[in-house]
Order: sequence, then C-alpha cells, then structure tokens
Amino acid sequence: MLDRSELAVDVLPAARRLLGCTLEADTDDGTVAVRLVEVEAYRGADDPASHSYRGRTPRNAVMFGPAGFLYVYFVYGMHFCANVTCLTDGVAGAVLMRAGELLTDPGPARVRRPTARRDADLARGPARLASLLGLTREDNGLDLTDPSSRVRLLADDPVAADLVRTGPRVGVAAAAELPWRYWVDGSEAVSPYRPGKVRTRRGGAA
DNA sequence: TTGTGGATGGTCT
DNA sequence: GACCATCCACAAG
Repeated sequence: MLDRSELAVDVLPAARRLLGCTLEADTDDGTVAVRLVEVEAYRGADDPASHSYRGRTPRNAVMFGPAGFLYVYFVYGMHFCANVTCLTDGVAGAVLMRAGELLTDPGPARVRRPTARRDADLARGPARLASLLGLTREDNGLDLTDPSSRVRLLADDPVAADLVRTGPRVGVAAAAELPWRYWVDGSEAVSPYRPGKVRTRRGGAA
C-alpha cells in the first residue's frame, strides 16, 4: 500500500509520486488494476481551476480532509472523475487521475468498456479510467491506503525522472498556464492534448 | 486519419 | 440558469 504520509504533502510532489503507482479496484467483473501514467494537480485557495477554490461545499468536502482518500465527482451530466486527496486535514488539495495502463487480464476490463478499440484506450482519459474501475459517487471518501477498501493505491517504484513530462492541464480554462499536469513519456494511454475550452454554447444567437 | 459538435444533469451563483 | 477537470459518433479528406 502507498503510505498516507507520502501524500500528505503539497499537490505537485504528490502528483509526481502517484505516477507509476497502481490503482486497484474490486469490481463485479473481477479485480481490475491500472498503472497511473497521467495525473493533474489541483489545490484549493490559490488555484481558480480547483473545485475547492471557492471554499468548502458538500460536494468537495473530501478534498478538505486528510490525504489518501478518494474524491469522486460527476461531470458533464454523464461522467465520473476520480481524485486522490493530498495535503493535510483542513487544507484542500487533490490529484486527478487522468489515465492508466491496464495491468490485469484484459477480459474483465473489456467487459466493462466494450467500446475500447485498443487496450491502451481502456483507461485513457479520466472518465474512462473511473468507468473501468467502476468508480462512482458511492466510492467518494474511500480510504485508498486501507487494504480492506474496495479501491486501493499500491506503491510501486517511482517513474524515472527522465521519463516524467509536465505541461498545462487539459480542458481547464482557469490558470491554464500552470504546468500542473504530469505524464509518463511514451505511454500510449496518455490522453491526447486538447486546448482548454473553446466555449460554444448552444443556441448562441449573436 | 483527423476534426467537429451533441449529449446530459449536478452544482453553485 | 450558466457552467462544467468529458466522451463518442459521425462526417470529411
């Protein structure tokens, strides 16, 4: 298991530490595990892109708790995204898990995500990753450092420094200049770059 | 192969 | 009532 103390630090070192770690979940189709290859850091108070920027609400309460817990939220009316909390109790911070490489048998994973064309697509993108592991609102607040949790975070060897890349966060308009996205160079499971938001609202009568 | 736009609902102002 | 830490189908080249 990953030790909670390794995450009770600022969001950038925590994000860096999570690269290469294994996220494992027990699902109805069997155990599914991925190696994290892409993450993004979010920090309350000074980060306009963070859910916690405007203070504590019922939705983001987990972000204000201790490190090493799962923060799941619902987005775009149909997707879930999963974060790992970091920093200390009372200070909001989290790392969004954006992509992973499948470590377990593709069989159960394919049952969960039948539309994936390649194995590398199974957990490419935050909503796909959450879907693959069956993460929903029900799992919000789980302790990822508890071996008896349905979802667990295992501490693998850190990724070599020369394989780690950083850049702007994906799909984020606020604070788009911050290079708070970390990924493993060369992984086919890293989600493609999309420029942050070109706002096209429906029915836009000029 | 790449680019574009629609779907869909909780959360907060 | 506007905004979203997105994904997928489909069209065009």
